[in-house]
Amino acid sequence: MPVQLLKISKGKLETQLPSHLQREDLKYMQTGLDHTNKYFQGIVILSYPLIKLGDGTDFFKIVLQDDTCTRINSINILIYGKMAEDCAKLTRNGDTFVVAGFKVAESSTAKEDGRHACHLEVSEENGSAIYICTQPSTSPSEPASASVAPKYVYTPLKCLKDGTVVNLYGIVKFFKPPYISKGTDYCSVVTLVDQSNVKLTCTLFNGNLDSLPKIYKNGDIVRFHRVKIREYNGQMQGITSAGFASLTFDGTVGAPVVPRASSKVYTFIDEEQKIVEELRIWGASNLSVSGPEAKLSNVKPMLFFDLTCQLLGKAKVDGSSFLLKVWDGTKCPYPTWKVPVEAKELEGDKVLLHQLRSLTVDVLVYDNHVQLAKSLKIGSFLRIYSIHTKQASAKNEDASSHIEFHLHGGTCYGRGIGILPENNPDVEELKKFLECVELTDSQNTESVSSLELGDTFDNCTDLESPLQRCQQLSATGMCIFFCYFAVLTDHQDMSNTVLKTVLNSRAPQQYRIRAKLRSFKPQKLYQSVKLHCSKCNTLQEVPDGDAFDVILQGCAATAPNPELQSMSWYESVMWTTQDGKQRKITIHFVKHYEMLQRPENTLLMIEGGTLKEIWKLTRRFKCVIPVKSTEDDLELLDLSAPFLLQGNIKYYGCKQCSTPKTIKNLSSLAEKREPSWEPTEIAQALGIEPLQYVFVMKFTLVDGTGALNAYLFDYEKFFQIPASEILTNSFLQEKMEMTMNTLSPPGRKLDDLPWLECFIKSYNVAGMKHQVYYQIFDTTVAEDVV
DNA sequence: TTAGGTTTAG
Repeated sequence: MPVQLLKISKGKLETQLPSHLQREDLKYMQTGLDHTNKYFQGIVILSYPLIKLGDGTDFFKIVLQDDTCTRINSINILIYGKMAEDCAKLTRNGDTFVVAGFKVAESSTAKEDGRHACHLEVSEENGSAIYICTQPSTSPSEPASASVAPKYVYTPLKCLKDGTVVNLYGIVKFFKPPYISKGTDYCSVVTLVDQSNVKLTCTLFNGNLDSLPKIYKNGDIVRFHRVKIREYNGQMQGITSAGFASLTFDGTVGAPVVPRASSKVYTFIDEEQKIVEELRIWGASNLSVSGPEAKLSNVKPMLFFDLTCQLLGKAKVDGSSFLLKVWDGTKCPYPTWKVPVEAKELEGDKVLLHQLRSLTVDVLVYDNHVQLAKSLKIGSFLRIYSIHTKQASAKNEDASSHIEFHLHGGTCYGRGIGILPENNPDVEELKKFLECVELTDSQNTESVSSLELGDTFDNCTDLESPLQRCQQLSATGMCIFFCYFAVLTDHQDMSNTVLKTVLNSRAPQQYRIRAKLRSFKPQKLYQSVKLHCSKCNTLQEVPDGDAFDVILQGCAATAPNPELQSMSWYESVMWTTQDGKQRKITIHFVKHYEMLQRPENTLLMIEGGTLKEIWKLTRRFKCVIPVKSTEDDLELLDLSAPFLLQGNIKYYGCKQCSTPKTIKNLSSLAEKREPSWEPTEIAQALGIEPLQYVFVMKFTLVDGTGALNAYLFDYEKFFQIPASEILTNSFLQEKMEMTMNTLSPPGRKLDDLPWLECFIKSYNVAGMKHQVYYQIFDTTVAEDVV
C-alpha cells in the first residue's frame, strides 16, 4: 500500500478511498486479526504535541472517536516518522481522520484513559495511508474545543505571501502604542523581525483596547494569530483579520515566559516556550533594543525619550492640549515649567501634588493624545513614549532657563501614551522606589540627592575587613543593618569603588562595591532557577513534570527487546502489570564485579515505567536512567526528558550540544573499582552535554552616587544553596526567601536597607559594544548572619 | 474605515 497523506473535502471521502478498502468497526479491532484492506475512520478529539523520540524519530499521538454509540468509542493512534510531522501540521481537532495499513497493538494506557484496549500504529514502514477531511464548519486554525490545544503553524517572516492569513512569532523592533484612530477603532502599528532578519510592519485595528497586543517596549516578543498578509508599496504588510489574537512576552533572556494575552482563552504549549526562548537569545545578540528610556534625573533639553512614571494630576488646558502631572521619584536637574491651569480644572490629590511639587513635572499633550489623556486615572502607571524636552523660548523673560515637556500631536516614532499594569516589572520596580521616596520626609524634596543617598552613607567605615565586621556584629545581632555580604579572601586587597566611578569607567573591570539592594528580579524566587549549557551558553527554563510524563507515555508503546535482557554488566527483571493495562516494565540493575550492589549504590535503567514509579525508584536507588529498547541496544529517551534522576534532582542534557550514545557505553564506568556514578561522568559516557541548574537574578544596587543593575549568575556559591536542589526542597526555598528578605526587606525605606559588600565585574556583549553589563562574582552571603 | 513607522514647530 502506498504511503499517502491526503487532505480532502468531506463529501469526496468515500469516493476517494481506494475501492479495496473496507471500513473496520472499533469492536473488531484486536491484535491477531487481519486488518489488511481495512480502514478505520474517526473524529480527532485530542492531539498531543509533536515530539522527537530518543532515536530522532518524530512521534505524534492523536485520539480518534468513532461515531458509533458504544461505551468505549475512542482509540489512540500513534504516528511515527515523517507521517507524524506531516499530520501534526495538518490535523485539527474535529477533522475526520481515516487510517489504513495500521498495526494493532495493546494499549498500555487503556485503563488510565478509558479508551480502546488496543492502539493503532501508523508509519511509512507499516505502509500506512492517512486521509484527513477538514470540518467545513471549523476554520482551519480554530480550536475545536477550548480544552484541547490545536496545532498552529507559524510562518517565518521571510516566507510570507500576499493574500494569505498566517500565524507569526517575532521580536518587536518598533511599535506605536494603541491610539484612537480617525475611524472607529484603536490602532497600533508594530514592526516585527525574526531570525531571518526580515521585517514586517503590521497595522492592527480593534474597537477594544485590550484586544490589541500589550507591548510595552521594543524587544518584547509577540505571537500573532490570524494576521492577513498584503502587499503595500512593494512590501509585505500585516493587518488584523477576523479572529486576530496576540500574546506578548518579555524579551529578556531568562525572564519567566508569561504571556500577556489579548483574549481570555488562548493556547500556549511547551514547544512554543522554546520559540520564545530562541527568539530572545537571537534578539540579545542581533538586535539593539536599548530604547530612548530616561529618568527625569537624566533629561536634557532637546531630547526625545520614553518616561515610565505615575500620574499624580491632570487638567484641561485648552481645546487642543491637556496637562499631565507625573513623577518617577527622581528630580529633573533643570527648573521645570509649570503650566498655568484653572484650579477647578486640576484633578488629583492637592496635598500630595504640593508635597511632591519639586519632583513632579508637567507634560503637555496635544491633539490626538488629548482624548486618551483625559481618560487616564490618577495614580495609574504610564509609559509616555517620545516626550520632547525643550528649552523655554528666549522671548519669554520669565522662563529664562526652564525645561518644557511636550508630547506633540501625531504618532511618529511611536509617540503616544501606554498604560502599564500594576504587575509590570518596571512598574513594580518604580513602585518600590517611589515608596522609599514617600516614606522619607517628602517636604524635604529640594535635594533629591539626599533621598537617594540615604543618611546612613557615612555610618560605616571601610577600614575593617567586611568579614571581620560581620563576625563582630553578628554577635550583637546588628550585622544585617550594617554589613551583610562576606567577600571571599581572594580579593581582600581590593578597595571599595563608588558606583558613580563604576558607571563612568570602561569595561571590562572588576570592583569591590558597597551598596544597597534597592530591588531584585524575579520576585518569585523559583523563577530565578534556569538550566544553563556551558558549551553553547544558552539558558532555558526547567521543564515541568508533565512534559516528562508525555514522553514516558509515548515510550510505553515501544516494547522491551528480549535480546537486551540481562547482559554481562546488568541484570534485568521484566514483568507485566496486573492492573488490566498489561503494561510491560523492565528494570536493568547494573552489576559490579558480576554482583548486584546495595540499592543505595546501584544504578538502574528502567523501560516502560510511569513518572510515579520512577520517582519511587529514585528514593531507594542511587541513580535511575529512563531508557527504551532499540534493535541493538538500550538508549536514552528524548532529551526533553531527564537523562538521569538522582535523589530529587533531574539531570537534563543540552539538545544542541549532546550526541547521545547508547547505554552500553556506560559499561566501562561499571567496571571501575568503585563507580561513583557522578552525573558528569554518566553524561560524558552517554555523549550528553549536561545542563547545569543556575540562579539568574537581576539586582538593582544603589549607593547614593549612582545605581546599576548587576546580574547574579550563580550555581551555588552566592546563597550557599545548590540551584539544582531548590525546586524540590522546601527548607532551602525558605532559606533563600529569608536571605532575600534580609538583603532587601519588603516595605523598608532606602535609608533602612542594609549595606552589602560584593564584587562585581563589568563586561560588554558582542554586537552591543556601548552597553556595559555588570555581574556579581566571588561573593557569598555570610552564613552566620542568615 | 482607520494606517500604511522615521519626531513638533504649540
